[in-house]
Amino acid sequence: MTEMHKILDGENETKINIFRVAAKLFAEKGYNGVSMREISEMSKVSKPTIYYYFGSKEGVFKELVNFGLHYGSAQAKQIAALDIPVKQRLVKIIQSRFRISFEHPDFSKFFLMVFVTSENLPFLDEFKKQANIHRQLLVDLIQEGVDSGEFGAGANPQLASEIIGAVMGHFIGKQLKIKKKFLTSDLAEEIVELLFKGLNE
Amino acid sequence: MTEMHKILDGENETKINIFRVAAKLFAEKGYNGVSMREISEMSKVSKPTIYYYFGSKEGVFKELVNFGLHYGSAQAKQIAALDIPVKQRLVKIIQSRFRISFEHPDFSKFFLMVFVTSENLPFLDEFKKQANIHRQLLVDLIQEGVDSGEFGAGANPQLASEIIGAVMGHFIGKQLKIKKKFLTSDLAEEIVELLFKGLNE
DNA sequence: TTTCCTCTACCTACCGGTAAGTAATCAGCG
DNA sequence: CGCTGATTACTTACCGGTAGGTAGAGGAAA
Repeated sequence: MTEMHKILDGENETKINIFRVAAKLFAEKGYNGVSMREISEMSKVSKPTIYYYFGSKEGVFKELVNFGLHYGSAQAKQIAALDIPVKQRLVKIIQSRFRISFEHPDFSKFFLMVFVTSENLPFLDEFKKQANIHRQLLVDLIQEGVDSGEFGAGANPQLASEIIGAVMGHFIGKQLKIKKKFLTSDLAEEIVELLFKGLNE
Repeated sequence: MTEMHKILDGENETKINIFRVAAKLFAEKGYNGVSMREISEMSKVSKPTIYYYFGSKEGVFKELVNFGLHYGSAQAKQIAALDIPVKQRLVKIIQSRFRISFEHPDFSKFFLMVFVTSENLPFLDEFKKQANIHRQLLVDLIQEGVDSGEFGAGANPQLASEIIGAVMGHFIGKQLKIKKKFLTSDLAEEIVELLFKGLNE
């Protein structure tokens, strides 16, 4: 049983299957690009079965979002609390994200899509709030590095965290588009290294 | 007459209006989230008028993409050819992008959406090819900086250009979501400065 | 017998796209 | 100059098809 199944445990097998299929389809074609008929055909159940479990198309989508919110934030929080240099924690957080995107490409792709198009969907306010809380985690982490003297005093935590977030998102997005694996632990280190040292060195 | 109108010159006023409305709607809701009825109502023409000018929904979208490709690449190429330090050219390219996104938010939003969306539309292969050519411009620029000794020899041009591209996209996307202007020329400098010096300083 | 799950059959609203027609402009000819 | 036939720039009315969603029946398990 995968880690993901643990979270989804207690749920009906049919429901989990619909869940996975929907994640994949939404990730590929966006919310409006996917029809309930499509989901039902690919999960080999009838349309009303999906309505029985999720209530509506929006319901399927929201449940997927909540799952991702729950699944993704736990690990980052854990790493942020470790007693190692901030820089190493940053590397670990990025590595963790890279790993998740490799182990669950469909869900990751879905979630990245939600991130990127969140303004388009009118029912994602709760998601936006959660995403901001999660972003703040990075800001606090870098602030900690500045306060402790690990980073230069001139570093702007707000700006730096946005840059790290953007870069992380970019590489995960790139990985999810191609087949060949390039998102290694080493790359995570290289990225952090480059952001620390800058292009000058 | 704006710069944009110059490019669209020779085109009928009605067509330009449909063009603008479509850009805004597509940017807000994605390709599949917008209907031809919606475009026609907002541009105050009948639906067949849109078909008269663009042939199909896909036609509207593609023409928008081609316009953006043409409009966006010209300035970057010009800047890349200037006889000033690479770092300054990078700043200028980012500033130029910031300015475009400020002057034409609807078109920029549309274009960013096309770049970033995972609503992966089956008719955008040509666009992807063009986008890659454009990406290469940044790689070459940084390579030039490494060759001339302006950047450290250890800098990885491929990685660095991806990071710069990702960060640029992130900030433009952020600006387009909020009303208050924060995408200044100074911020462009600050970003490049941070990427050069790194968090260490 | 009730509860849970899943189905077939169907709804209304809207989709992208088109057929057919028309008002206005314009070029060329007598 | 006035007439004519073509062209441009649109319109109304409609098409077949598909969207999200539902009513209600059937079957299995308890």
